[in-house]
Amino acid sequence: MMAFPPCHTFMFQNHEDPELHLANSSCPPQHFHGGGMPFMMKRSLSFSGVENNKCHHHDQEAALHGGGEDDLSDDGSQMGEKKKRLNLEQVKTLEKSFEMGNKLEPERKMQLAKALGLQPRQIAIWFQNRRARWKTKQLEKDYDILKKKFDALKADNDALQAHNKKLHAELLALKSKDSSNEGGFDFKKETDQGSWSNGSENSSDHHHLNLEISRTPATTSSPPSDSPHEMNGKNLFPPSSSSLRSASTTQLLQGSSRSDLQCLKVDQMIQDEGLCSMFNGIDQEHQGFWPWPEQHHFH
DNA sequence: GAATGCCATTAGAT
DNA sequence: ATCTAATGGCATTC
Repeated sequence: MMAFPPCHTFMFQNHEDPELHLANSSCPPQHFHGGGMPFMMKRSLSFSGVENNKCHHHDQEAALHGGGEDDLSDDGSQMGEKKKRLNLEQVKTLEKSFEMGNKLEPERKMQLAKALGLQPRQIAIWFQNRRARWKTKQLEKDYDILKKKFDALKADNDALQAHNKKLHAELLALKSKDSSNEGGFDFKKETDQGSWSNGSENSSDHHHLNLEISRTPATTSSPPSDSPHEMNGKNLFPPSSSSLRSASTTQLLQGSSRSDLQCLKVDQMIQDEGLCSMFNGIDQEHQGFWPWPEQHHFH
């Protein structure tokens, strides 16, 4: 459990916080939530206090802990008009707490509320919004990574198709040549040269792309330049591109350089599912959305 | 049914 | 324009 800053009272929250005055220099401290109900949203509530009690399902506790406060400022105007941002210290503490666990237990909520001079409701809201922010950021990251992987895979696929086409043309040429010479067809020759079938032994010819490569597990994390995984110096199957199916998304996104993922069978993956379904599978694997386990702790 | 979470959205602050 | 505190609706859990 972390050490919380010295407690303020609800009634006098932040009055002694220099940063608050800095951040809210245009607003007198007594207007900073007034230590009572959070400001009222214009659109949703009146200030009668009647609606206040049920403005949201979370608000019972706000009514409990701060509900006794006046909703009107000194001059009787609606003091809830101004929305106050949390000061630096409050945010820091909340961030720290969030790192310890993104879900807010009632006890922690109360502690934070007391320590920071905020309503428990505000703490809950902050955590909720923080979780949403985290998720958005994470999704952006995931998207970027997946897009890169997809682009790489697509480039590989294009290269393979081009080469396949080329080999096909070669084969046809040989076929026609053979048939015109002998009237027959040498199947052995076809097998040896048209390596898109199952012939994986003729690896001595590095100019030919061995399409069996993905059925042959790579044993090193960084294939040498004469590896069958490469064509014209280009790595056909970068480590990250082959890990999409078997690895969880977290693994996929975090451990793209793991050598043990390199031996996954991309060709089978593509044949079996196609890229679309490959990415569709992510949702199921993304069930545990948060990177931290059950308690949702970062560390 | 109360508590809480997520989501979409609003609206004030910067 | 962006960030973020806050609302309201709906879903889930106990």
